[in-house]
Amino acid sequence: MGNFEFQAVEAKWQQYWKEKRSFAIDQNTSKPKYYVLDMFPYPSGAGLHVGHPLGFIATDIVARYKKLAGYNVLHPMGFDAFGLPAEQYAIETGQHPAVTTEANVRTFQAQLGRIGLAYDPDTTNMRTCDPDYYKWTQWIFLQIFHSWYNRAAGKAQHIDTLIAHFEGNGTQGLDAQHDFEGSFTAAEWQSMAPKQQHKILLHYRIAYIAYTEVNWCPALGTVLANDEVVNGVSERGGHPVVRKPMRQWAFRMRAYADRLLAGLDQLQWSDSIKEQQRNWIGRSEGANFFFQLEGHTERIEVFSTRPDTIFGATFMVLAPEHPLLEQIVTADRKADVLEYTTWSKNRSEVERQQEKKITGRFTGAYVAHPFAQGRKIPVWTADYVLWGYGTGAIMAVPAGDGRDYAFAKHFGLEILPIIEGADISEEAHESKEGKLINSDFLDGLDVKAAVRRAIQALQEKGIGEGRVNYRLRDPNFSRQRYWGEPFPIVFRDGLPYALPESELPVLLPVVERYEPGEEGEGPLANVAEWMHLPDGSVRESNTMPGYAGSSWYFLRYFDVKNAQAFSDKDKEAYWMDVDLYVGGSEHAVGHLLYSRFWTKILYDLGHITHDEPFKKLVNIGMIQGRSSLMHRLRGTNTFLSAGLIDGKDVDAIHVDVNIVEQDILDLDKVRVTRGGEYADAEFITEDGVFKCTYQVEKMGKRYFNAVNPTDVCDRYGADTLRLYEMFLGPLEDAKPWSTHGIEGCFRFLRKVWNLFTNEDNALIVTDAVPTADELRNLHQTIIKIQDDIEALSFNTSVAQFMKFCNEAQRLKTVSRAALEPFLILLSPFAPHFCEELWEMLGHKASISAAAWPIYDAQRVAVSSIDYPIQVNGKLRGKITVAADMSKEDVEIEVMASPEVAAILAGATPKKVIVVPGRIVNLVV
RNA sequence: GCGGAUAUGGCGAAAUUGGUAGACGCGCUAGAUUUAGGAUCUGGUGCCGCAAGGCGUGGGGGUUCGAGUCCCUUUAUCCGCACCA
Repeated sequence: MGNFEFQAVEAKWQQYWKEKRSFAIDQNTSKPKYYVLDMFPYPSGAGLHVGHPLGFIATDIVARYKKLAGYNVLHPMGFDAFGLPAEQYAIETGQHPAVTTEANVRTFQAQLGRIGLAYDPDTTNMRTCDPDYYKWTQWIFLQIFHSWYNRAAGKAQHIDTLIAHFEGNGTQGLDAQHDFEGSFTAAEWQSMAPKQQHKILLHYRIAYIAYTEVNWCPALGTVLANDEVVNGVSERGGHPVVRKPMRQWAFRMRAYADRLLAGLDQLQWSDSIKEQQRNWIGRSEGANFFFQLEGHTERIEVFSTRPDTIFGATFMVLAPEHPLLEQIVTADRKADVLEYTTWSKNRSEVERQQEKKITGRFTGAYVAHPFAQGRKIPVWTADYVLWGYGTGAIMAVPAGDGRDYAFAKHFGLEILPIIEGADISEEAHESKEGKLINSDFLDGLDVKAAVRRAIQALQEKGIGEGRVNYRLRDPNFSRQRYWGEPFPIVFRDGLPYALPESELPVLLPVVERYEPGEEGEGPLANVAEWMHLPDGSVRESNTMPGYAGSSWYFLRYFDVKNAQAFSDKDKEAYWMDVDLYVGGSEHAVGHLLYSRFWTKILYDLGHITHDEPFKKLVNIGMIQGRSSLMHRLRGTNTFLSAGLIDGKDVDAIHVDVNIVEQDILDLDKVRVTRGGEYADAEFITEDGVFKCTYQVEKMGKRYFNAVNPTDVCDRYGADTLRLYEMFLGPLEDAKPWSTHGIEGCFRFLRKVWNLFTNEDNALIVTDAVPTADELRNLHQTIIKIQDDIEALSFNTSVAQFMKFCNEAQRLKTVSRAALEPFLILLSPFAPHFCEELWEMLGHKASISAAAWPIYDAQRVAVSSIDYPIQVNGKLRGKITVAADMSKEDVEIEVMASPEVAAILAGATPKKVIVVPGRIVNLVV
């Protein structure tokens, strides 16, 4: 029996690929391109565990396959290197984040290197924290700063076009995304001081400064984006988050809401991710309209998706932050309402989430119903109405909305039925079915028609119009942290100015300490010599958030060394968009939405030619850890094997899975782990061994269940690891890591080896002409593997390889013509192994330069085959047909077997159903 | 509450999209061989049954000659969003 020395072979070929630059991209654009990308990793201190490579291996297989199939393939891998954990670590240890990040990157590279991933070598050193890289992150920020969103044109444009508009027309005829209140003429604009003009422009720039209530996390000393806050606590660390007004950079992403929504339809993404983005954008159609306050000149503007229910409105609710409150509240209620609004504003997100009790106050004010003469509607304030959505005020229709209903019940307010036959004695009727009643001119209409009619009536009366609202908020783009990109911005007289592009990159200064500055400012605020420029201007002390560098990195990979631009436009036109993007679903709304947003801006501004970055997206399921638990008798230092704990009072303790095999704990090793914590413990065994129980949970350091891919490579080799990770199950499913079955993949490789070689590792392959059966085996495999890779169904590919191998063994295949193409098919999955055999077969060039075998359907066809015969759908035996039923127009004679004949009993079948290549069914 | 998904042997999972359910692997099992080991090879392995045969894709109903696949209904689990008017 031959032997495959995987350790030596793998090292050999990894070295070979590196030296020959086998997977460097080819800028020859005459070939069709294929861009396959992984979400680049954040190099954490824990290193990779076996869950990480899942997606990397999948893209590697696709990349190698596409190369064999004749594509010009780009398969890069850089690092998302700015971020919070490195900075937290720096605060704790004083080590500079650049140092730890560099060390972590090297660990990752070593681990990835072992797996034999075919990356373009120039990209593997790309890091978002490298000045050559973040120079362009800053540059892109400047482009965004220098632009405004022209709604009339439906795109972002350079700020100069806005200035031109102001010079010619003032604010007249402008349809822009902005937060400027007021208007001016061209003459007024021209007479303004530059500073005043600059100030106004700030209200139009897509990157703008806002003093907004933000998610402030005192423990982390920073502000977090909405998607970094989970259930009122920080996603990282789980610290409480409160609301605090702060000077922040933000983007007018809301301008892109419709395009971000519409763009989804063109993308081959999973329904779940598309749906998550749709929900996040939260488009809803309805109407904005006004209610006239009694005894005031002001009106209350509300947004409603159900303007048809206007006759069911029995009270109004303003958000506690609503500015009108102060004016309208009656004297006798003033103190009460003020107390309420103060209380509610100070409530943290956590409190709001946790105790959803119904609270609110009556303001004493009333509005007039616009259509029902003489109807007065009381105005309340309550915190179930959010200031940040719609107009911050609603008309409450308890009959049609559950929250309004609960509020009305709680405070004893009127509930007016408006849908015919709806039972509203217990709950609101929220369905959009039914006909309107008690609604004047809407009576008898169904909901859809009534909505249209109501909007029409509001418009005719001049008090409202149809309106689309979005849940999407403008994302915050500031962090009060050190380890991120500095802004290319300085302040003069309190106003922000862009630095010229010639001054990029704005380098991150080296600091000694990482504690926040005063008032929650970032650590950079403490670096006086950096903050203050000779001309008296002051730098921005914030840095950019983690998603800055990752929002455009896919545009850099095909031109990583470009010092003139973030990437060459011709190269971009050729390589973009990403044909296949693979990564975890945790980025469903964060990274994936920001990347789309940046791409659209760069597209609008003419810097790139694609306005969607990722054509096809596949979400890999998380590989979960299989934690091992040992059980300690409570209050003692005695541990019991799993079979002995029944009925005992025990504590389950995580134990490192690396010293447990098949749930059996290695007692010698456990005594020396964790600094000898268990050195003196007593372990009670059963049947001579100590058994652990297990549970499935997230893989990570803290559960002692992380498995290092390098350890697996040491033991089984990279090719086995690759095959096994793919064999584990569908890519997109979450699955626990278990090594049950890895032996099977290992054995499979050895079996393949033995197809080619004898006991002395000598080739036994001959030039014999392959038989029809051997060719059928091969061609069935070609088509299956091809289809599987296109569908990313790698688990079934591995199964097919094994099947081929079993069949070849059975057929005693030794023919080179049958075995060599198989090796090419296998090579994307087990590249080192296949390279080695390929070389042994006498090939001079790498197998990665071979051509994918061509499938020949003729080889799979058969001349005679048994078909099952069914009567009324029940299997009743077999018939042999001496013709290929997979072809059309084949006359077949059905020879009824005795049992079939007995069932038919002389009757002629009413119908004979022949499914080509499948089955014959007689219907009697 | 809303949205997305999933449910198939002892286990991980297949099923050409309506056509012989359980490919492939693990495990188990019988045998062969061996320098007797957790190695290798061969056969068996959905369940019940000695067998013929029957039953089987979370539960219930339906369409069809034929349903894991389509429709209705119900249950369970996972994920995402969550006072969004």
